[in-house]
Amino acid sequence: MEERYVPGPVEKKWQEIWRAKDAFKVTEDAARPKYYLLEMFPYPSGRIHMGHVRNYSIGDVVGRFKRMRGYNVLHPMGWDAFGMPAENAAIERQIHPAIWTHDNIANMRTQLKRMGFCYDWDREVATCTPEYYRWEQQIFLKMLEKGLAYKKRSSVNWCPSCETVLANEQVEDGCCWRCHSEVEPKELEQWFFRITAYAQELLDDTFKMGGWPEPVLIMQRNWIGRSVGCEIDFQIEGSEKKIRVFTTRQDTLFGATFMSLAPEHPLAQELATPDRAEAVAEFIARIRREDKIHRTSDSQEKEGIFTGSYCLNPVTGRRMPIMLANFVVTDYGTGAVMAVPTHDQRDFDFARKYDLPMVVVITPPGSTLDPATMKAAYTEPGILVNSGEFSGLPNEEAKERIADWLEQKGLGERKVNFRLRDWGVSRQRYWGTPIPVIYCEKCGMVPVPEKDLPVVLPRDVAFRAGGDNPLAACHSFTDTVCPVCGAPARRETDTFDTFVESSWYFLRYASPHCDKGPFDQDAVNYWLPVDQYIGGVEHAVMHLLYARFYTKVLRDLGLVRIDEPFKNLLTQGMVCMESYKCPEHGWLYPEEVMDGICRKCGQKVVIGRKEKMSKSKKNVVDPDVLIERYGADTARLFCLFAAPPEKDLEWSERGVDGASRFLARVWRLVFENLDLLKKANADQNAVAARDLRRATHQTIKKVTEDIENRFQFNTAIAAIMELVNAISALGDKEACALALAEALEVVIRLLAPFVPHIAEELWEALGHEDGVEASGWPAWDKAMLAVEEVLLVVQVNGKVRGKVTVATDAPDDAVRAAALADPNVARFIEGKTVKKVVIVPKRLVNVVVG
RNA sequence: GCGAGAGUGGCGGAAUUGGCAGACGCACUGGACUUAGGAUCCAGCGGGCAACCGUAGGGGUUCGACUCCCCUCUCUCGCACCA
Repeated sequence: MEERYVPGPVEKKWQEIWRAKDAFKVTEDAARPKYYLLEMFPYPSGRIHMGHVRNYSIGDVVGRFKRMRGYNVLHPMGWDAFGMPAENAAIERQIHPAIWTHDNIANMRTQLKRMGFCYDWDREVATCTPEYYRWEQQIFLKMLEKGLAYKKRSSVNWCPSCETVLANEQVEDGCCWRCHSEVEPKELEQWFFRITAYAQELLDDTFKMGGWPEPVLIMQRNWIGRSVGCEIDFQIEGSEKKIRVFTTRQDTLFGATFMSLAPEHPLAQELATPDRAEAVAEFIARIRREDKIHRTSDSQEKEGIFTGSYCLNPVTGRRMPIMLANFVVTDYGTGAVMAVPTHDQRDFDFARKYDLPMVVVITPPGSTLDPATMKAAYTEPGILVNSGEFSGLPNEEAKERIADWLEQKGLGERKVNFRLRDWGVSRQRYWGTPIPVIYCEKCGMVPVPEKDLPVVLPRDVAFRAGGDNPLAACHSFTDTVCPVCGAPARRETDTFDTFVESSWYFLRYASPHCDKGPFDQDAVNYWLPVDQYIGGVEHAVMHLLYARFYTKVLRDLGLVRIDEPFKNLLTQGMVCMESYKCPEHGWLYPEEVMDGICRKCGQKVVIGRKEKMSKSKKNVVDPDVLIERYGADTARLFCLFAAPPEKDLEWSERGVDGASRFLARVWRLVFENLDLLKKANADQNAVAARDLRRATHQTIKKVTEDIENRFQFNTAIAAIMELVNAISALGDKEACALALAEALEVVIRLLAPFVPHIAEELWEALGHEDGVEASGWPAWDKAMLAVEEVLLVVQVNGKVRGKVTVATDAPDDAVRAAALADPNVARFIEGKTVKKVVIVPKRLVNVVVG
């Protein structure tokens, strides 16, 4: 084994030892500081991909590092096991989703174990098991009781291909986030979670979450979208009815010259005068049909129709034509907008198109505006004009004054609106958590009593392509009795959005086998919050917002004591790779391309930009192949070294070779010097030994700080490589064998979190019995860092002209004299006056001459 | 359109507080060893003969700028008629 580094047997050996020792099993221990480390759990698609390898390698460094530093580290793994692909597999391949899922889990578990990650596998959780989802059902019942879960009929995002509802967060460019079919509107009775009740707190807390990346917090804030303004009533002419609008620009009220309603507004049809009724009905029908897909695309032309009716501006008395407009959305604010074309670009475009009146009510300071010549709405701050008693006020001040005035007169009131909508959680799918309610003809909707949980997903259902939810056709499931009156009743057949499972799994890991509730209080109180969460930035809004919401709900239910689930968040970048496309053969695997030419037809291939690995573009690397060829340690090292964690990682076969070569080099370095190391007892060459020891301790410091403070694994590894280079470069190794032994042991210990298998093997080869992890994290000796002399850069007018070595504690005068005495420096200052000499201690001297 | 981030050798990336730009690795070049090399070792490696010039481009602050400020360009991501 010694001659050559062969990773396979080494890795197998240590994985077996870890398994036999239960090396990563943890329990609560009040005596030690706890550290809860979590990586986002995978969907069991069948095979792990490079994104997983990267995500979990990053996590594993942190986990092993913290363990070596003495923390009690909870590092669990599990499966986000409900979801569509399982059901599709059932339809396409006649495999039951449960079997498909469990097979995939078994396969992926083996793959993860082959990577040597330090998980406590005893805590493994799969969300598709009744042991897991029964508690999800229980939490739901509590939410229902509190009014945090409710049912309402609403227009939902319907994916015709997946035949299910999508949350707003799951619609991308008007298309399904999974299958990319165009999403359609559909009216359905749906379950919702009242996340809006927590909008303010979810927003406020983003300002306290210092351990999260700012871009993620900003995305969440934008998604929550708080805006402050007023609701104002507009009297409809010739009617008792009023139209209520929401505006953030009440300062422009005097400039409101028409009204825009969403086509779905309840009064839309009613307001149409008889002569226009038909045209209005047609317009409403047409816009409704288009709905979200087209209406929200940026190219969409503003379009509207006059209803024939008018309302009155409450402050000016002006008759305002009431229009229906395609750009007004129904589910934000009141679905009605007061239009101020001079100070809102949408209203401006609309008014120009339909020749509607414009009045300027805000002017730029020291200037005027003319509606006839304006090219665009003026939306900057300015001074109010044509605004009665408010004319002359700066508009920000006018916002407050007009709001006060409206409230006094009873014409309107201040109002805060959020862009965030309630979370639609109903899915018309089989492979998900059944929603535990029952419908009775007499009693209506009845929650399943807690004692009857779990509502188990039935096994025997029929899957067919294009069919409805198979659950709905499964009578053994749907047919039940009412828990209240005992009459025949029907079960809810909707299941939960899979994001519900991932909204609380991090709590379940604290006590994964707890059968008294979703989790054991003491365990949760000990482990939570998660100290470090690691995952892809694609979850910046959906999962991370839902999990925050759930935590707050559970807190208010008295089940947890924390306000926020994840103290620190690291969002790692994608793994990407070039893609190749042949004009004739489409996407090609890299091996099908030679020198930019398609091997099949000899045509030139188009080399795609580096993008996320995907099967469809054939730019994928199978982790199994990587492990087989190079070993898990090399795979880990490559992922950690090639880029900092939050950046995209570009796949490079050469880079993997480099990582592999480095490990082989360390291996050789240890075995070549084994005899020397074992008998080392004194250093003859004090200077060389001292230099090596300094480098060793500097490296410990650098690597520790890079991991602990910055998560900069790439530079930490680079520092270890430098130390290895320094060791290799040693002339007479025998003359400083003690220092060499120290340096090599440090290299191995510093490498342990990154490449644990080879580190253990080398540590053992050096004669240690307890394992490298048990040796703890090395500490650096401050005294070893001290230097007697420093090399100073000497600049003349900011340009490097020389270098001088001075004593570390040399006074400024001596430094200055030494700098000026340098022959090359002297040449550049000859014949000039030295105006100033800037001395930066231990770094440089800058001589300013004129 | 709005919001955020980024732009450094042939490539991935360093430069932590404004202080030697290019650490570390890859690729490449030359050499050694060798039956052989996709192994290993040694040397070189931003541009330029040089003075010098170089961190997307232009200005500024400073003794000194990849780093701070202003403008412009390009790219990536998020939101996208939210009134």
